[in-house]
Amino acid sequence: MQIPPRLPKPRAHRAVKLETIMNAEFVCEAPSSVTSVSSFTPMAGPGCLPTRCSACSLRAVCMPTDLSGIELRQLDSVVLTTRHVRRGEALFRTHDVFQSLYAVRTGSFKTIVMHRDGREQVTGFQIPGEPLGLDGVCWGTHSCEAIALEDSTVCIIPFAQFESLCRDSRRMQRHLYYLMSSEIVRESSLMMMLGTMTAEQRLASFLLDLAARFRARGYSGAQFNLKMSREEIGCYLGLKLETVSRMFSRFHRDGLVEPNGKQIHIVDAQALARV
Amino acid sequence: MQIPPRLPKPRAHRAVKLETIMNAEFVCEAPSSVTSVSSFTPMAGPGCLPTRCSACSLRAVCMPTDLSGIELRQLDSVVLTTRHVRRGEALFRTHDVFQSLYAVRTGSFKTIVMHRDGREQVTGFQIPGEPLGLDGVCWGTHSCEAIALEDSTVCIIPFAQFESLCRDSRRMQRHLYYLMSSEIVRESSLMMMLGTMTAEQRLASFLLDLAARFRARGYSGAQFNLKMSREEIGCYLGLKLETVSRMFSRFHRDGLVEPNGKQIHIVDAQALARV
DNA sequence: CGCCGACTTGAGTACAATCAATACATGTGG
DNA sequence: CCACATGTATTGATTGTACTCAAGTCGGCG
Repeated sequence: MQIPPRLPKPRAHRAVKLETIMNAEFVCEAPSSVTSVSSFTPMAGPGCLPTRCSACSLRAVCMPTDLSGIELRQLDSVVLTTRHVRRGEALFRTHDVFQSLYAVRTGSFKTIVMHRDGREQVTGFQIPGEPLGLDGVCWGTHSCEAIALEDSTVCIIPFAQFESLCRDSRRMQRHLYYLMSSEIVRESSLMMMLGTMTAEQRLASFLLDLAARFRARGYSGAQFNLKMSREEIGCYLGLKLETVSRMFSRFHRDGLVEPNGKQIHIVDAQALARV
Repeated sequence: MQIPPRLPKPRAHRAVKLETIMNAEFVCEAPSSVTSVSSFTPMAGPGCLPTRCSACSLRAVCMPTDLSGIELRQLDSVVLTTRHVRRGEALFRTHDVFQSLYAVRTGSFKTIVMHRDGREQVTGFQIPGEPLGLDGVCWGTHSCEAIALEDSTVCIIPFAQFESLCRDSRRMQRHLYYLMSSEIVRESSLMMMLGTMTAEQRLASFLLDLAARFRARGYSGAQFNLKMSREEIGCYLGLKLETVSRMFSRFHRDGLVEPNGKQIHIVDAQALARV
């Protein structure tokens, strides 16, 4: 196992972990040998978070691409605010009243469902541009909770207003259908994974899925760092953390992946897909 | 193991298996000791299938309860046709063009997602009043296939027309959101099951879920017959059919359930929930 | 009656879980 | 700056659950 390259410590107002250095806020300072892709900011500079969708570089990821000027202005008038969520804190919890949908702007989240006896299942990891909160529409309260994996920002989309926007705009309407249906399809393929795959196959398809999502955002799918722990990956894949770790070691031994802790380099994606 | 009571054989145009006799089409002929609940018909007599939602006794299950007269008439003008699907046949297949949503009217279905290598995962079983096809909204083609577990009927809800109805009616709109979100929540809890539960717990929660759904339709949740095979249950629960069978035997031995093949009698629901 | 498919049951096996020890990274306080 | 504490990750040894393979039963049907 190689030691990840040491980075110059940026001047910051509080203690900065290596993990934080890897964040996109500092990506311009990072040496070119390390491509940080698991955190993003839609605009160039740190702290610069426009609340207008019309000016957001992530719009193509989370909204329809063919919106008219009118629709964009309407959208701007609905999505007025963002919210910061610190690492480990909840954006919403189970049984919280559902009021808004959210779109991840920077950072990342996990969503978990809890059983009364304490067992928990991670149902997804969300990266920038991905929606959160669609589960709440059903009962008016959330049926899962969303926890930030790192200091993160979300756009708040008040559902009542978004709903009436959708009544005016067929494209927005379609998009909301699309988002919900995508979530249904995503969960189906997860069920397939949990129901039919071996530990090795689960981890492989997890890594390939993440890689594809990063690539879709214009980042390398071959190199990224995970914001979630082995245990969280395990909870997602229906495995124990030791098993996840063993599978990483196996992939390393077989030359498919170079894992340096949370820093992942996919060496042979084809072979990973064949597992 | 008791033998299920023999029923008088109804005159029918083709060979009728015991299973078919248990169907609701003949429920009026069945002795009162057997309550058949896993098949339904919304109206009293066989063959009598009104195409109008306004006259359908299942409306309360699959549509909002507070529709106005106007909305009901609009709904009637959209949901004009039903379709019969024979046991084992597909209502739609993966990659079929998505045109309609469906609501199960009589009989039952399973939905499955297939992996290229042949592995398949059952993602759900649908009984009367339950929707089918919500997965298709996302890509315009279906991402799973729906197979009839017995001779069945569905109401066809052409999506384009339903969509425009939803634009006129806020209640219908909300209901479509509700249906999609419910599916998301349902799948989340399935993921929890697949990810964290033992074989015994999975079968227990499967039986209790079915029971609850039957009860919600006004039927006994304690006694019903399964239309799916042990293998199909296994595909749903992420288990092999032998394991499903063993768990049924264990429940029988422990006095929780009396399984007579496909005929299920839940003896101790509390204990089943504690498993 | 005999065949066939669905189901049950048993014996042996394999994969992932558990238990346990150690290594490593991160953050704290001396 | 280093020693130490804490949480995270890796690795090994052992166990247990569910899978595989196989035999046998049951019920339906030609």
